[in-house]
Amino acid sequence: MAKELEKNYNPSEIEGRLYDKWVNKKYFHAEVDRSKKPFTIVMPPPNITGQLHMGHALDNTMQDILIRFKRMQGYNALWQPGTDHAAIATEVKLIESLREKGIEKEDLGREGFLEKAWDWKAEYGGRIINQLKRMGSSADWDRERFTMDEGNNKAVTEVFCKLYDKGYIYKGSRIVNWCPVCQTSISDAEVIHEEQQGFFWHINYPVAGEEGRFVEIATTRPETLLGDTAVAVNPEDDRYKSLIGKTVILPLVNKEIPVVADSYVDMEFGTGVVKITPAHDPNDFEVGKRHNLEEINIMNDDATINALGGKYAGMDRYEARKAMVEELDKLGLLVKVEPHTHMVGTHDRCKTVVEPLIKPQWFVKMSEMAKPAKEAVVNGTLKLIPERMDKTYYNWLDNIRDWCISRQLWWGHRIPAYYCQDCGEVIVAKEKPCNCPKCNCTELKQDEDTLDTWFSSALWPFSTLGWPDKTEEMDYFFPTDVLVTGYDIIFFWVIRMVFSSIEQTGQLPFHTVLFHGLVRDDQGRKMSKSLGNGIDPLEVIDKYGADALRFTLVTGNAPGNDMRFYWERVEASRNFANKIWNASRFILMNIEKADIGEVALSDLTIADRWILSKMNDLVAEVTENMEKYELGIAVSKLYDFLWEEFCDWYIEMVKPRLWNDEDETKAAALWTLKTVLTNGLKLLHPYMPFVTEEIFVTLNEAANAKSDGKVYNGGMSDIAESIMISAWPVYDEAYSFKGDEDAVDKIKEAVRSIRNIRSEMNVAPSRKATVYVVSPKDEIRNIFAASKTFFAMLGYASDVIIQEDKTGIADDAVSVVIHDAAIYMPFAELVDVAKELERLNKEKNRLEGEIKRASGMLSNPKFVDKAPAAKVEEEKAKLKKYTETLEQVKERLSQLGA
RNA sequence: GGGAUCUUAGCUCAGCUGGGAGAGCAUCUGCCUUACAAGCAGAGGGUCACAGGUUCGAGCCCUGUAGGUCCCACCA
Repeated sequence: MAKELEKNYNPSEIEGRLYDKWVNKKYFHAEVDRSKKPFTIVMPPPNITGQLHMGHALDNTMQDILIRFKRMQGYNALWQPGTDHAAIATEVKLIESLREKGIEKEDLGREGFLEKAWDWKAEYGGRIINQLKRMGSSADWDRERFTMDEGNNKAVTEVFCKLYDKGYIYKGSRIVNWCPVCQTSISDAEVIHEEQQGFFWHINYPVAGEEGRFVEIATTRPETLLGDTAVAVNPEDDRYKSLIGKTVILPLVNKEIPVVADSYVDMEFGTGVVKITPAHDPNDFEVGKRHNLEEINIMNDDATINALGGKYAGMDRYEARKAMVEELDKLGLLVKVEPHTHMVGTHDRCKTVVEPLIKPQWFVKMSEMAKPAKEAVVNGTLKLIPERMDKTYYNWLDNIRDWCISRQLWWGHRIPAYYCQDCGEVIVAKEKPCNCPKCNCTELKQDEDTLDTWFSSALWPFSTLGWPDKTEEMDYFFPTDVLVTGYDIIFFWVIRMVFSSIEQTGQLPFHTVLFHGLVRDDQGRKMSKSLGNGIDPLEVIDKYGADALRFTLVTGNAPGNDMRFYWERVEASRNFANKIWNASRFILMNIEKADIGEVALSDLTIADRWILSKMNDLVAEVTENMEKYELGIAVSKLYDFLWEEFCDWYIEMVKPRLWNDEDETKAAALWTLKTVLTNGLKLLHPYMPFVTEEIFVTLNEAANAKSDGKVYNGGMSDIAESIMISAWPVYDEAYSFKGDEDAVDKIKEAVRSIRNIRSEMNVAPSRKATVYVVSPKDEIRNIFAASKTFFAMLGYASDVIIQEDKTGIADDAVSVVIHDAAIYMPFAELVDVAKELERLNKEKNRLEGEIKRASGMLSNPKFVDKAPAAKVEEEKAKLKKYTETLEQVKERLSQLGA
């Protein structure tokens, strides 16, 4: 005896139980199995400090859909999960939390701090994983990895050493983006350019030896004046040609600096004279190199002015700015101050304005590795979805600069470089050497810096599979298949994985990247902590269930587009789950009460063949859409089919057969219900894993005892202990019944017309009447006569009479004309001839319009010549149908005396 | 400055390679019909931003215009 389903679907009771079952049964686990084809997705590792947000929810839902789909298709599906140490994010958070306890990072020392970091990881690292599990994610948790676990450390060191040996990693003193708050260098990708309101300060620099002569410069950062080592003009600029080669007096510092000529200077902008501060501006740095200018760093790491700043030493950069501007004003050198909006680089983590500084840092040379990475997309071996991402990808690679990978942080992979304390030799090696190969000294110190967190993430698709060791997993599951991620990390992560994988393994890390957009709030704003507008996915799950959340996130949205989150949409998704639940309840209740036994194709009715045929097409379409990663399109087709065709039409049609034990087609109806439901559940399972599993198991328990267990496609058994390991349905030509589809369409058309008219005429549902179907054509009458379907749809019909002509039907009966048939309902006292005429005339006008359109097209020789033959035929058929229907309408009009 | 993208029903969005405008929500009208009121049946509502062009045919392709969003970029 199968258990009964509750009246409403209650996800909270079910989800945990089913998830535990799946985990215990090891359904998520994949082992190398050369008899099966692998399908692999590597999960973008969430930060250990992170909490599940809508972005994760969307990302993981899409991956889970794909992995469940492929698993059911018979692939050996591996979804490789793990977490990211998130160097800077974790370190900053940890520092904050320590500070609350009055502890500074330095108090603990490197070892002590790292200990705390690992404690932190132990405490929070599991949290996000547990949250992902609540989404229903079927990742192989047995294979969970961490970017700083032993294997990943090995991969990182391996790659660093190889790139160093090849000359692709080098250390250099260059101008880098420095975050004064986080106290570390950051990469270009981590700098966000924000428009800010600032000022343009115009300052006069006196020309040396020419009393009363000045050059006017304009700057947005007057405090950097302390580090000026030249002023520059454009060599073509007639205004300033006479200055070139002279010197000017740097105000406040009273130092002579040269006037140099450099084409970098834009004559049109500002005053046409630029102060050059090589140590604090990337452009000036380049100019400085060209003219051999001194680089004077005037700032400390926290962006206060250093000892070189004289009386400004110790001031914060903005304090100094203010003080210096005041001083210049006093000296009469401040010409004017203009408001000026400009772009300012800020750190993406803390929003602090980045200070360009010259620092010795480690870089990855990008010019060579960028080439094959670009080529992969150009030649189509790497496919980006949506395609428009290609341009973004090219643009980044075409303009790529060397990647600054060293960070002045403790939490991360320490750079495997060692410095000889004696001779200064740099040794890069996997293991700390015992002595210096140059001077044999044993005093070797490891570089203090750690690596950019993305350096290890870049290796994730292969490091998680055991690389650099030659593992079975690497050989079998790699390259992975598809990467699912947000477009916001294409530069940080996607591109770096691509070039790293090509360089290290000689293969692409995946063949497809499926991008999704951002989940925004209901006003289209980014969800953020500071706005407090974030919606917690766990709250949504608690209220409506994981299936509803998943469904909401992938419905009605095109790849790569942002979407807005509405509670109403979740509710609609929950309603859909409930709809499926209740349809299943209905079917189960009926299966409980009867035997299905053996059902042959010949036992099926028109309605059965119709829904099976529709189902069959749906299988093909949904599968194709999913293969093309069109998840939203696939699921909306499923939704429409299950709700409208299956629930609203088929189930309603079939009810009288189920309620009548004498009906010889009852078993066929039950078999069809079970079959369509089972296949529908399977198609829906990747999207709504929980509700489909619960029903599937219950249904199988019931149906097992009641039927032969055959399902339509290829006789494959649908009796399985879990839907997630059952077989994905396949299209089967034997279940294509186009003729029956047409027949049912005819019935639906008639039913809709009758309902429409009754509603229009305000006929109370309780009011029964005889319905006459009149058609001169045998096959049409047969369609209506042969199936009780038609009856079923008309609970309010006291009788249905099908006949060849109008005999015995009152002239003034309410009527509706459909192609090839007319339907009459005698409602003597309700009939309003004027209204009836109005309706018929409206219909006549509509048909005449259609005929005009179709005949217009067909009489155009260019259309007939150039349009595809099928299209022309289609129009001809329509024209015929409309013309015939119009005749019927006209006839009816004349009956009414019009 | 370069690039991408959007503009479709009151709202939020679909609309795949060009072949008679769709969904959800909202609104209006009836229904507690023995799976579901988290439901059923019906209805209203759109010059597909604007202007040209290509085509037998354009929401879809091309050009331009207007407005919005986003990304990239070293104009001090």
